[in-house]
Amino acid sequence: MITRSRNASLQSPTKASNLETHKLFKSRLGTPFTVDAFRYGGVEGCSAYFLSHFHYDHYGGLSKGWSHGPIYCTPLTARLVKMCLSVNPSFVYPMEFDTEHAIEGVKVTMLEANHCPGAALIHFRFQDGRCFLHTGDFRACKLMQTHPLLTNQRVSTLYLDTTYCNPKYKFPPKEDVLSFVVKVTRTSLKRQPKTLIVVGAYSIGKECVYLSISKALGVKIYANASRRRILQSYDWPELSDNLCSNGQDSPLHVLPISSLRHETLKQYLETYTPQYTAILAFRPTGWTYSETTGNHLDLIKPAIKGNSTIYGVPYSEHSSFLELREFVQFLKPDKIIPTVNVGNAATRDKMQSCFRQWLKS
DNA sequence: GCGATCAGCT
DNA sequence: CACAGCTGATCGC
Repeated sequence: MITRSRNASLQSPTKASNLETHKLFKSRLGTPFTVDAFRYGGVEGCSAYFLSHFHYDHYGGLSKGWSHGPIYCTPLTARLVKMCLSVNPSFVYPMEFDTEHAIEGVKVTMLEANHCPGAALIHFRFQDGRCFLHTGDFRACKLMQTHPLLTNQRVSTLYLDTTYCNPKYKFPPKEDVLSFVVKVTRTSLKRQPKTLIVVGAYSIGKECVYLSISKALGVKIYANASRRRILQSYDWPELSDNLCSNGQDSPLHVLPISSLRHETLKQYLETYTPQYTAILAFRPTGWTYSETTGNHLDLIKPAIKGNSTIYGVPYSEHSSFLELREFVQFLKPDKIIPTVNVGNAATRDKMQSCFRQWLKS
């Protein structure tokens, strides 16, 4: 099995041969599968391409002219692939969650990854009985430990999202961060009722941050047309029923995370004068970690410049170090292949010794 | 002229 | 750092 690496150097043509360092798995039928490996054009001999979720660093290389082979993904990811990338629908094969599909003699199942909408863990059971689990990107949680496919049979190889595989990465449960965001919003509005609330987001992911504020305040969510088109494709009524298409109609706006800078926000605020006179923005990311704030949300200090306030909040859609450890100790795989932070040999070694420590019996 | 990709950046 | 992109330049049709 080939798995994509997030190492930027892999994108460089001069280092494309790094592809060879990845494991190429052949089933009994001699058919290699790949996961999130679209940026190499077609992979020689590959007959099934899997896509774990719809983020650029995973689907990169997929575009209108794709004809290298069938793409298997969840129904939501399939809609986005067709809608946003104009991939020929005849190449796209949606697979419902928790439903086993036989693909060239291999039984494949998509499991909820607790990452962005449509994201899947991909479980492969080969004809010789061996199981592989590819996590794509995921945030490990207790519910995963109850899934029949993960409790009843051993996993021989785990392809693991190791984004935060370092003890320094700590962050609270998502729910705690959502409560904090709602609390800060309420306090700000009490002090300054004419505050425009902004949540930063990439294309997909972090929806619960603005949905929580929307519910708590009873206000709609404003997003521009291109984002609304994507959000409306989710089949998530709670979300789509609360969108609005005019910025004046709600004090809650979703903006690209790249626009969460004081200068940009103040400009944005000016387009809503005199309706709003201050702006409060949340930047949700797992990188908002620190020894002190890791478990103490109330210690988070916003960046304030005049009437613009920006809170970095540790809302993560990847596993923390401790969540990763718990998942691996639960699964007890024979072998672990990290898929993130693999560009550096020292980091790779560190992760492997970490895994050995975790699985020491 | 346009979509796709790349280097550089955050 | 790099979450998951974005911007502007360049390439290929």
